[in-house]
Amino acid sequence: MLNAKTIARLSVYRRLLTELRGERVETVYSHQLAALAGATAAQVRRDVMNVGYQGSPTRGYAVEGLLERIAGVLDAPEGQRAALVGVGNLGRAILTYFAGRRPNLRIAAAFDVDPEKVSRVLHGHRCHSIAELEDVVRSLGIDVGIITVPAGEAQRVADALMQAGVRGLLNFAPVRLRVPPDVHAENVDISVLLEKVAFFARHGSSQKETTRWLP
Amino acid sequence: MLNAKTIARLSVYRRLLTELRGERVETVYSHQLAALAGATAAQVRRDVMNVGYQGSPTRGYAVEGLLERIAGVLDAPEGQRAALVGVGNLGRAILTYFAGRRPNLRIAAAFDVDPEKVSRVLHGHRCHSIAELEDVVRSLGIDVGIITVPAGEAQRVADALMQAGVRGLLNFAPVRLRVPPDVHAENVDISVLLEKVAFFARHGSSQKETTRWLP
DNA sequence: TAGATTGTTAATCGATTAACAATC
DNA sequence: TAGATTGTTAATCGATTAACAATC
Repeated sequence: MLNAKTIARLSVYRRLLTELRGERVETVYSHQLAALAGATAAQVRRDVMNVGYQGSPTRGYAVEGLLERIAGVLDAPEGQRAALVGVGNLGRAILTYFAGRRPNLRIAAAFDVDPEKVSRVLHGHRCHSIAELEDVVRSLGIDVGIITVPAGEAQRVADALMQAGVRGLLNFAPVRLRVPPDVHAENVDISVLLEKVAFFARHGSSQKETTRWLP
Repeated sequence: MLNAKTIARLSVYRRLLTELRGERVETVYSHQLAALAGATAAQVRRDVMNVGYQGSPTRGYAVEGLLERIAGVLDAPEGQRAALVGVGNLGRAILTYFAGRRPNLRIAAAFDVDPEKVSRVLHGHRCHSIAELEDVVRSLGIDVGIITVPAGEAQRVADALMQAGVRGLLNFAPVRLRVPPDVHAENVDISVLLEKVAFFARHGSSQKETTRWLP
């Protein structure tokens, strides 16, 4: 079953397999991939099964074939576009990070309220005014939104994005977004994460927490 | 039991309770806090029980009292210090975000390899050279590290931090850190998160994923 | 008192882990 | 063949959910 954890692992496998391909590695065993991804061999086997790929008991999995199969699951055939709202420090960091990285899923538009930023070109994309959000998002067929605005603006931005047809939100503002059941909201709260790390730094980490890559 | 999920929820409760206190709200019911935090009432009740606080069947929980109790669990009495390594776009964003926010857990030092940045003051803190890392981290008693360096450097930076006594790592580099069992590593992989959101934007999100605030 | 909420236990659910026959 | 790995089912584990007596 392709639940959120499985999808996250597939994304990690893809990056690892791409590296292996770069090193001219042609096949990989479940336990090798598991060690690299911080998963278990059984998880890798089940994940591979879930994407409908098959390995060989003697050779394991073909790197190229598995890569293609994972891409077939993760990627939209016609490509997918994201919008980033809030070109502050974090917004710029994310724009830079994704610049020219994955042609199949790219940040196609950036928005900000600051008149200083609007109409300037940032990391290869013009920064639009929030007022243009619905028009631009609709005309580019964007269905993913990245929210890097202050907490007080996040729900309004989310509403505007959903109004324009966005069905997936990656939210870095420390608020709980209210979204309808057909919209996926992924919340990343950096201060919560830091407090968690600080707590376990003091109290000792369970073996489990330290040996896993994915939550 | 105070596992990672519970700690994350406590951190969210604390922010919400602080807001409520600012609005002069004195008591709160489990279902109210649950709705704000995106948890269930039963989770809130169990979490409160786990931090050793008690409510009243008629008045619910006292905001001030519960806040104090949560702080008693999350905060180190003598305060706690973090180091940030890698003052790129993301590093600067995080420095700005935490500047003067929580005196009990603050970023006390920043490090970078770039001679341009070293010795300059960034967001109130001098940026040190990586060469000084062990000395500075030890002398300031830092036990939390935030890693915002490129993937290729992350393990080396993690090793240096652990060597200097750090026991908790918040890692934004897309690599799996190898850490001993007594070190807590929390990994945030922004491209994995974006691919996850993009996938569910196309395939429809399960009710579960959309109604929960914490993973 | 009546009624909603708390504290806490039992039932459910889902994911992880273990196990093993089938396979190359 | 011998042996390690795959595909897949059963057992385990842990967390969430449901339930309800105790409480104010």
